[in-house]
Amino acid sequence: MDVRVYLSWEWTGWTLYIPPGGDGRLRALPVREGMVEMATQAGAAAKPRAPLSKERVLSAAIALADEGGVDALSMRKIAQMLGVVPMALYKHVANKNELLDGMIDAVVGEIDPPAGDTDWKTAIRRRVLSARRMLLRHPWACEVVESRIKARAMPTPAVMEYLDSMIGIFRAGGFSIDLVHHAMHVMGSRLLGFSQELFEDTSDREPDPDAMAPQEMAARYPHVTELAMAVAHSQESVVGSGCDDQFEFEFALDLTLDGLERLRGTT
Amino acid sequence: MDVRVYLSWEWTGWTLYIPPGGDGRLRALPVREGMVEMATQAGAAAKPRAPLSKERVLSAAIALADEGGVDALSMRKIAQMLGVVPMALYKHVANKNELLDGMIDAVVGEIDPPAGDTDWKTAIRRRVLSARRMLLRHPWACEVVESRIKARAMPTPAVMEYLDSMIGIFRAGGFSIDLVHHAMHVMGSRLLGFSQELFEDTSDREPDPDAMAPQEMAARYPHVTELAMAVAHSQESVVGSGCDDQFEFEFALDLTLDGLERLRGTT
DNA sequence: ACCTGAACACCGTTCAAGT
DNA sequence: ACCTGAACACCGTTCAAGT
Repeated sequence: MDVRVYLSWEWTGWTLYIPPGGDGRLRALPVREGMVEMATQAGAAAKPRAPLSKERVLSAAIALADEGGVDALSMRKIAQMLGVVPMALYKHVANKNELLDGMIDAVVGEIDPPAGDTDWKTAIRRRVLSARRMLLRHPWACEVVESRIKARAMPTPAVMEYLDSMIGIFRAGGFSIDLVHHAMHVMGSRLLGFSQELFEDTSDREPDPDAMAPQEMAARYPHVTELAMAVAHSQESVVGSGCDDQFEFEFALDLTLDGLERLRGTT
Repeated sequence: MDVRVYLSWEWTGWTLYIPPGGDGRLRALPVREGMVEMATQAGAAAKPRAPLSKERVLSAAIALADEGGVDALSMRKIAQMLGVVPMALYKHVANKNELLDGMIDAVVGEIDPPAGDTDWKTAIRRRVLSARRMLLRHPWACEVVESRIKARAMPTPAVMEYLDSMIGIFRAGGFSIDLVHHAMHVMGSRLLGFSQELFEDTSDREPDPDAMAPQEMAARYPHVTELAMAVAHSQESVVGSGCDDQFEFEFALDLTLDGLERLRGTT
């Protein structure tokens, strides 16, 4: 059998053909939706695939990163998740960096819009805490944003919009343009809810077989040990152990905002 | 020629042999220093190779990262730099993570020791500014430390020592253990000189062909534009453009230290 | 006992060929 | 015009074989 039927997509939206060395079945290639196999015998149903789009690619990527972190994210795995060949993704994102930028844009877009009817301090505080809630949903976002900044990439539109409205809140609150500039530097990535820890909580981890013995720990790092014991003790009444990240974040945020308020008064 | 001479390393420190299909030259394998080729004819000098060590591996890795960033760092490139096969590195570091930890340890060790004869605020301030100078020499250190924290790795000994002495300075300055705990969270990775920017200076970059037109920029992001113009203007008298990173870092550091000092007074 | 080449299981991306 | 398989140039690491 050597029949081939080509119909131009411009007229029909489909290309129909019978592959040369195949099983002789008629296949149809819709213009926008990838290949669909159609049975030539009557009654056999077509099994169409959801069309790929930038949104589908991004949400698959975000789901993958939410689950396994940014290390588990690869073009090949995203493609596999979508039941598609890796190269198909490159129709919708130019490369992996553009994919990362798209992911950042999507999650920064989840941050609540600014509340219009409060003072600057409350407005900033609420917004930053909303950003932090977003970041807890998407723990990978922190390092992705940082890596993109380090690569000296232009901030994505959603980040630009976020920063613009934050600057606007400071300005409306009576901050001089110079002080707003300093304020943005002081708040830094905390604006996006980053908590910038130097320690991670280790209490929920498997006991490390070659970890240091407690008495050696106390001898080498007496002040760290004192602090760790105090934190552990103060948390004994509360459920779990380790310190309250949310409290520490708000403590640092408020210390910063209070400092800025004081500066505004004297400038 | 089918002569092979094997001498046990336990007695001589060397293994001598003539490879079967080779040029017939006698070779010597020293126990600790890798293979050295020795000429059999008199007068020809041996050409020994500097023995590999953890220090040599680490300094090659640091040099590579200083030059091309952490993305340019790979086990294979380090090996190439040292004139060695990649697998030879695994004698001195168990894997890449241990290599990264070793690199962190080495550069954190470059931070000046604490000054003993000043008040807590000056001592912390000097030390943090020394950490920042280290970080400017090794810009990759920031992201490597962060990635290791995110991987929930135990801080390396040099980092532990650094944190311990910082806590000690606060304690000696009259801070309660609880307030020290909060202070460490407030200062976060700024303790290591991280500046935590959300913007990178873009003034020295090639003009992006598909960048936004200035008027569109001003329309979409009015507050960002106002701030950018103000910064550019205030810097016109000074050499170069963009803002003074060092000033902004110290501004944020001092605002934080002042806030902590005030809290110490009332707690 | 030490060292190392080849191999394995990945990765992002290019490119020519298929339809 | 769209899609895709094979290939390229990497990567960290395992492992059996060489000496």
